[in-house]
Amino acid sequence: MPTELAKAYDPQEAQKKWLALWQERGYFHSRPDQARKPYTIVIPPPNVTGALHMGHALNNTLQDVLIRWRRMQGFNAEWMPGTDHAGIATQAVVERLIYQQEKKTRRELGREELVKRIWEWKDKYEARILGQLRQLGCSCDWDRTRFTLDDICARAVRQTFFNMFKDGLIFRGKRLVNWDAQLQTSVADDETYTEDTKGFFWTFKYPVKDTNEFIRFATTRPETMLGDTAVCVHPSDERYKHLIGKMVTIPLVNRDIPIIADGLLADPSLGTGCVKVTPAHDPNDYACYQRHPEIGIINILNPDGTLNDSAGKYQGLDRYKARDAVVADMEALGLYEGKEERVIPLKFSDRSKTPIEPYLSDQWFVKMGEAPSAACGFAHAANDQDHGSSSASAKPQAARAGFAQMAMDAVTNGSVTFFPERYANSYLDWLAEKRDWCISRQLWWGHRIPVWTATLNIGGVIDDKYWEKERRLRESAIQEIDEYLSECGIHPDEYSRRIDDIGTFWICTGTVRVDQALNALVEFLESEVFEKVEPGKPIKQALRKVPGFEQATSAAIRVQSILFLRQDPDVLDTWFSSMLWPHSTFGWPEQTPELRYYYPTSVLVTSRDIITLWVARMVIAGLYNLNQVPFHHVYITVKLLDGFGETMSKSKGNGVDPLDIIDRYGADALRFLIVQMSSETQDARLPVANVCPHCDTLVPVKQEHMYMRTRKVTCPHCKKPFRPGGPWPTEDAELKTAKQASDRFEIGRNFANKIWNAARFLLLNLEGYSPQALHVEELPIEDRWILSRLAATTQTVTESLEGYHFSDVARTLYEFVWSEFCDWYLEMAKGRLQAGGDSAGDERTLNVNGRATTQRVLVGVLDGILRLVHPVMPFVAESIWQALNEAAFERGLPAPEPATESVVIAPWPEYPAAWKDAGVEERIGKMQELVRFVREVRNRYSLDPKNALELFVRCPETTAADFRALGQFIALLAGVRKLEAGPETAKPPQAAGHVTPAFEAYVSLQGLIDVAAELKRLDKQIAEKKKFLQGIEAKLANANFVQSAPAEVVQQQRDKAAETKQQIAALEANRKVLAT
RNA sequence: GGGCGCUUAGCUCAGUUGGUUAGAGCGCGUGGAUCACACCCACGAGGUCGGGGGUUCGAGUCCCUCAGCGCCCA
Repeated sequence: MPTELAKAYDPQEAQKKWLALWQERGYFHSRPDQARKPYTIVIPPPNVTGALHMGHALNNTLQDVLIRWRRMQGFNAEWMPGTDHAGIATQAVVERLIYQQEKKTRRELGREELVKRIWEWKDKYEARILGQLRQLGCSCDWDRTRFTLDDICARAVRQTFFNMFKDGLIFRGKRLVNWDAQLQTSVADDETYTEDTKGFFWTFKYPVKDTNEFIRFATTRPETMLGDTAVCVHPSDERYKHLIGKMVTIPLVNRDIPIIADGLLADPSLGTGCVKVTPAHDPNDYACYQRHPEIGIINILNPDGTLNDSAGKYQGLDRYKARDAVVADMEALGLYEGKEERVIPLKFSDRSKTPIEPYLSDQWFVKMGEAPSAACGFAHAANDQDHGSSSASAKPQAARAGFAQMAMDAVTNGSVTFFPERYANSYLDWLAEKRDWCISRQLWWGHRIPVWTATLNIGGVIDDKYWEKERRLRESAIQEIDEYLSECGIHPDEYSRRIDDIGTFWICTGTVRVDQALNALVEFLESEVFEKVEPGKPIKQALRKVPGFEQATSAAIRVQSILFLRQDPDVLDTWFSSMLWPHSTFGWPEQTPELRYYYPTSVLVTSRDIITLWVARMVIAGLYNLNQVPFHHVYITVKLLDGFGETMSKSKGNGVDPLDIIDRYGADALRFLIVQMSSETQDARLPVANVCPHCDTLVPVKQEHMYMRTRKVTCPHCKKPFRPGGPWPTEDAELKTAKQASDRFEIGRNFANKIWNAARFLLLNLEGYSPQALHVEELPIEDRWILSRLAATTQTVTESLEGYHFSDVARTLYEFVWSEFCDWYLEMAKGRLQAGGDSAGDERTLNVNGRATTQRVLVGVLDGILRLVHPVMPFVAESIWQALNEAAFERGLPAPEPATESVVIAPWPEYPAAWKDAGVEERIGKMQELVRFVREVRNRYSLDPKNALELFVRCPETTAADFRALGQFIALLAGVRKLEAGPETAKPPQAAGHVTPAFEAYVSLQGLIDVAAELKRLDKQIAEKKKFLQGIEAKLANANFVQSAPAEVVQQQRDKAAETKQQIAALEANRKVLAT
């Protein structure tokens, strides 16, 4: 029994139903299976700070399209889902929330409690985000869901860090970092933004010692004067040449600093040509210091932005208060020369929105440029014997090249390919700088750095014996740590030690067990020993007072007696765990079956702004840990912008929430539009509208609405006021706030409904359907035409997917389903469905023009459409697939087969290339042109649709035969009651005509025609044709053209000219008949 | 400052290696409750392809230049 579908597609119902079914059947779960080829994608893990936005929807839709398509192609498709802990972003959000609700800072709350609260937050938002991905239809392998901070990922992070530490690729360094004084952490360059800010340019002067001269300089940050270690001029600057080498005194701290020459720092054409040098608080000055290390470096800031004891009497003052004080004091000393207002590009922290301070601090870095020392190599990769022969050659190369180089090589040698390829440039350019990567973050939320620091605790003055003492202490410390850990049952391979030249001692812990042992040690000492330490006395003395100490044999106590041991409080940059994602999720460093089978992954789908931050680092980590790139392809998505070309964002109030769109238009609609917008350009615009909360009208968002600049908008339809969407902090009781949407999504909704209705029509006409193989060559022309189109469409869609041309996929499907299948083929099929002739089962009287054949072709084509559409619009495809399974379980082209129980696991279609038939397409094309002509005439003369017309076509006999064969369709589609076609067909006296290269057609308009209007139209057409002919003739008269252009192009033009002349003649003849 | 994009109909976008008279959807106009669909059907109007220069028999397409917009890196 045919299933009757509802009159319109209901996306909500479909989503609910099929999500549950797919999940229950486990279609998305994958297991390693050596008999099948894997196709693997790891999700770029969304971070747990918030909800899914359009960027996620876009990115994940495309991944789902690929995964669903490859699954249908028979690949063992694995889409690994998960979320990212997003260190600073998440901590900042939760800290802000706790402060709002409880007025407590993180320090008041304590590390443990804060981390606990963030985990609670994470659990909530992870569930929300994963749920939203499901709503979108993402066919992820949910059973494998990972989190960048879970135990599996943590193990990979620890192992990688440990290996890099051992290999000398991680080092401790003093660097200028972007310091966020509010959050008290360093932030990465990409976590800052620069904004033009109003400020001042102050001019001061210093007296030059042993002269009567002053040297003048300007600054935007007067307080940094306290940290100046030099004054710098250009070496060729005549004004100052005689002063180079002399000293000046900073009066406020009474410090003498030299005047130096540095051609890179000082620009003689700017201001006074002289600049102050503050190495610890300015990147350019720091670079200068590296060229002139003798000037020294002085840090004047505390982590909280107040001044430290290097600032003398300004100690403790906030940096901005100190700025005022410094200016005032310099003025009092007569050394202040004035200030001017100026717009300064100022760096802000993206997290706290406060100005960044360049700040000198100790951080951990990963070496990007240098290769690791030859001694260590990449030995730990050697246990990876399952990853092909490439490892043998990759290893020494990587070892020589260093991280940046090996990541560059992966792209230049083709192991990793970017789509679109131009994005390889950003990747290569960035890596070429080989800048070391600062991986420590002064945060509590993240992977704790697995390094313990021990500082020598000599407890005496530094005298001549100091170094000798230190040497001995160092040796014994190393020995005693080893002994203690050995007593705890820990193998020396589980940790790695390093000592720097000023006596700091590091232990990198390769396993959690080592941390536990060291923690136990510290805990014991804190409770049993440190309490008894008297201030100012060496710990060793205090230890003597601990009962039983003298007898204690524990090496632990001896170790701590000379060391102050503590774990580095910092955590790792989130990207350090993200870069391992393609292999940590499969269990590395364990050699799991999953890792062996799914790695390397097939493609990474991501956005261009993290090509450097993430993509490059994943390549590095993959090569380092496994000697294999993490993915073969990188597809960079477009960026969605609003209708004005601006980035969508919450703070602007121009964003669209994908869940609102799913509610309003359905997930299929959202997905279709996303696929359609995914072209090769770098961005795509989506005009956004406010949805009137009273009448549901879409009111376009204007720029003046953004950033909460407009509080009230009046709906042009219902005239009621509402508040446009925006980052409003509170609800407004009187003014409802609009949700946002975009009418663009109607395209997808309408398309889903169109497919639905085509299927509905078909199902209403399947009475008596019987599956049977079709012989294409026996089918009538309209069937061969739709099969030709189906074969071509399938090929185009497949090739477009292979090349990541998503937009072409959408366009090709839309065009085929709507214009070809629905507008033409279904209309033609209607007549045949009414006909009898070949009722089911009677093969001998089979009439290919009859109902049964038509049903088979229709069902077969629809079956193909559903498969092709499924990766893009899975819900509507599944809805119809299920209905079709009830009505026509055995179907398909050319021979029917039992259908799969779900379209999700249906094979991807592939049709014989021979079905593509240019001749058939051309012949149907002529019929379409003929039909369109009649329709146009009917419209032009406002003829009643019920008034059937008489049509005369003069054309070669072969064309005439086609038209006669298609006569019933022409009659139906054009509203024609009489059709005459042939080489000798006469023009009716009063007629509207249409002249094409293939035929001349006339619709008799006896008594209906407006002769004057028709003449005018003919004149216009003749003029157009003549102009066109002139163009061609000019071309052909050009000797250059005839000689240089390819012969076929010249011939083409000659044919064209002849045709056009003929057409003009026909039109003129027609005009003559009309005029008389 | 360096790099990468973009500029085609009112809007959002297609437009292959240069080769018929530059296309689609939305919007607009006209007509249409026809037994799949008004989330529809039919037809139409609408473009000197950002400006200028060049290469070529021929340029929306290639080159140069200018302008505007956007992104990335300094």
